Amino acid sequence: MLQLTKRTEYGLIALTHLATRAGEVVSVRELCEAYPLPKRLVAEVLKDLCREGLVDSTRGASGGYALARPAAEVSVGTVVATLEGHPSLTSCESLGAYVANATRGVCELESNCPIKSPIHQLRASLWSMLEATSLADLAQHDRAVSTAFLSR
Amino acid sequence: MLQLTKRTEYGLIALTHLATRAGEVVSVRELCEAYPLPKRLVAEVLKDLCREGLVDSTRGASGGYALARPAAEVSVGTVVATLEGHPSLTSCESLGAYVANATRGVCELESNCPIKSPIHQLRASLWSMLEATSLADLAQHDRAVSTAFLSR
DNA sequence: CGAAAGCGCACCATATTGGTGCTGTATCCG
DNA sequence: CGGATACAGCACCAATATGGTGCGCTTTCG
Repeated sequence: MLQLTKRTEYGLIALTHLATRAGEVVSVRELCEAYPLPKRLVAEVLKDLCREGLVDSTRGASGGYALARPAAEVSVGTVVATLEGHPSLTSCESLGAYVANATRGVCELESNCPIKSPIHQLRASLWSMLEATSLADLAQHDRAVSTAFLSR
Repeated sequence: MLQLTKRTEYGLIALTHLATRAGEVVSVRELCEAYPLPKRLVAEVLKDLCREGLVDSTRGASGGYALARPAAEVSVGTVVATLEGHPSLTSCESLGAYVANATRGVCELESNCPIKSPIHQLRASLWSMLEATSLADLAQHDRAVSTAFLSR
């Protein structure tokens, strides 16, 4: 499906919340009191984000997480890529682009795939939209976001 | 995952092929000889597209499918929506936008969901990209597609 | 008539997703 | 010191989505 996973959704919500408290250490408990999210899963996601260096963790009582970088420097695309890999719309995209010339795993349709090129364009556009939106944008959610892409 | 399903992928390939043979009736067999696709599944997808009025079917020997409308008038968005529903990135999006005020099924985060608005923007942008790309665009796959969206 | 091709409906194996259990370790505070 | 709080790691599970198949029926061409 053309949809973000819950993990990604929770991750974005958590990171956005962290963005509103830059510098502070926020516990998973606080996050789950602010929004009705499954605590354990959110913790799991934060752990992943920590491993990937997007957040810093502090252990022990009064511990928690904090953004590792300024909110404006973390794009939604980075978060998505971290939590569910690069968006690649079609399978030949992912195989073609990332496995490249490996004997196994190359898109069987290869050069005669009739939709490869335009779909690639769409994917690139989607990706650049995600890249162009930062956590800071999400944080001030009344602001118009990526309006450039809406102007047609 | 932020990815189209195989069904959608096959559907786009099939429709694009049909676009190159406007007016003619093309059998599933021909499609699967042109590209290495699982025949039965492609047939299943074409059936769905037929029910939704995107293609016309002709039964009997020398039967097959043909585009019901000019390729330029069928957007990728329409195909995606037909085969896997509207792209809605987040679950609160889909619940919020389509179930609206129903007692059950409303996004629990509702108004305090911190990422709703910007994600909605992204979704709208994605959607308009899909809408702006037609089967005719896919058919002539060397053409630049939706470059407007790449200009940032 | 018989082969080709679509129609309908059900069914299945696997992968992904969303979520939980449990144990361990670090840190704060009284 | 000792408990309470909170992250770390690992494994596991149920539900759902996905990709794909079986099979018999109907329609049409030659």
